[in-house]
Amino acid sequence: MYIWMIMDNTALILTNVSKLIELSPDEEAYFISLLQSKTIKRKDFLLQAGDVCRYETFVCKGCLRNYYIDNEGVEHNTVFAVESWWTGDMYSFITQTPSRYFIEALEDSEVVQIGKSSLETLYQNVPKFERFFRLLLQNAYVAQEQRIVHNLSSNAEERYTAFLKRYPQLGQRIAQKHIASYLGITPEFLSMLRRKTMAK
Amino acid sequence: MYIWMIMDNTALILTNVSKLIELSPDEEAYFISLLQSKTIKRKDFLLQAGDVCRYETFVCKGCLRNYYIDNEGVEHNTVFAVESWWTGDMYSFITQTPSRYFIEALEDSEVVQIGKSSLETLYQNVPKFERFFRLLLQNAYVAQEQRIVHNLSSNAEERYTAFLKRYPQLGQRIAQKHIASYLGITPEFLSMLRRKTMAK
DNA sequence: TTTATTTCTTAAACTACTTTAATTTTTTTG
DNA sequence: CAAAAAAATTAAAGTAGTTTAAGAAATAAA
Repeated sequence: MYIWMIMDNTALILTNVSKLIELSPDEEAYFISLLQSKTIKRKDFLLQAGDVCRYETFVCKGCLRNYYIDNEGVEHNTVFAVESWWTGDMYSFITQTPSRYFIEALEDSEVVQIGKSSLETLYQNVPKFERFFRLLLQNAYVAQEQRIVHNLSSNAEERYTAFLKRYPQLGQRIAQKHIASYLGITPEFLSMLRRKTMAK
Repeated sequence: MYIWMIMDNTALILTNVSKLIELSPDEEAYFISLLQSKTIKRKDFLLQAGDVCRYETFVCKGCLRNYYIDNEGVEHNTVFAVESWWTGDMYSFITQTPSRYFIEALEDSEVVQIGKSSLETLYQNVPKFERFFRLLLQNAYVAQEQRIVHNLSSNAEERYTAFLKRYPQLGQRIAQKHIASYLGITPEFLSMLRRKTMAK
């Protein structure tokens, strides 16, 4: 049973990687050998502000949120991650400096992780992975850019609709207060928007 | 005279590059040989939506803005670039797909550019430049992340103050309507904020 | 240097969103 | 399964930011 779960998770990450680069069976095996599995219970943290982000993390099962706490002590969700998404604090990971973010499991979750030094080794032995992680960074960059752009030109209702359209899975799965925080509005206002759009 | 201008601009870009990677005189010369100089008059475009971004561009003199036009036909400034800053549409450049952005000179400007294929050649001959451009991407990513985070937790006045603090040069140099667009507010409201903060 | 054009300012009326607070519903825990 | 805790809803009053419109100031063009 335990073995089966591990198999599942590695199959999942290999499928994900193979969307961007092609690997031989040997390379796959080598990559897998560098990964560490981890389970995180709901409300536990994968990362806390002040800690250095030591892993890039692939979510096999569950759901997590990245957030930071502003000067007034208010939490702001920056991004969510569910099955087959990567998470972490890329800047903290790359520079190995303390993060300003928290990553909290919203559900009991299973992840696989690759540490900084394992990744460096991987780059040297299978240079294709340089490309893979550069592509991850590029994709993250473009997603951020689109978010900034969309935030500049849309009101809360449009942003909520776009969120549901882009992440249909998340609408049902994540507490509304977390979605509101991600959208930059209050839960009360989101509730009102929902009632309004339901009526239509 | 012409020669002198070229010398100036290449010295500027080499200083910039050497902040992130160290180059031998030979490597410097080779890098310079791949660059193309260009002058752009005020109100002219370095890039237009629909075009593929064929160059990474380093600004030697002048000032440019990146913007996009939303569905209602409204322009939104996404970023500015002045002396020693890089500009372009990174995603369009990397994927060689059409851009959704315009890059317009706000002043008569001088830039140096490196084309996609020259950059690939450069990567092969001087791999250090892979690192350089990865760092550029990372820095751009982090800047975007901070902007998203800041936008979530600050009102217009705080965003304006932070903008002036972070880019003191730009406050005087760029039309207020462009700063307002970057901040996501109307020029009228920015004008009101300025009067309010001047009074203090 | 004058004219034309663009940008900035001001102010009043308006709208999107927040705040506060009370109530209901859902989820979690013992 | 009951009690406790957390999340969602509703509504009223308040505030941050927009819209519209007109005049003043600055900049560009002739």
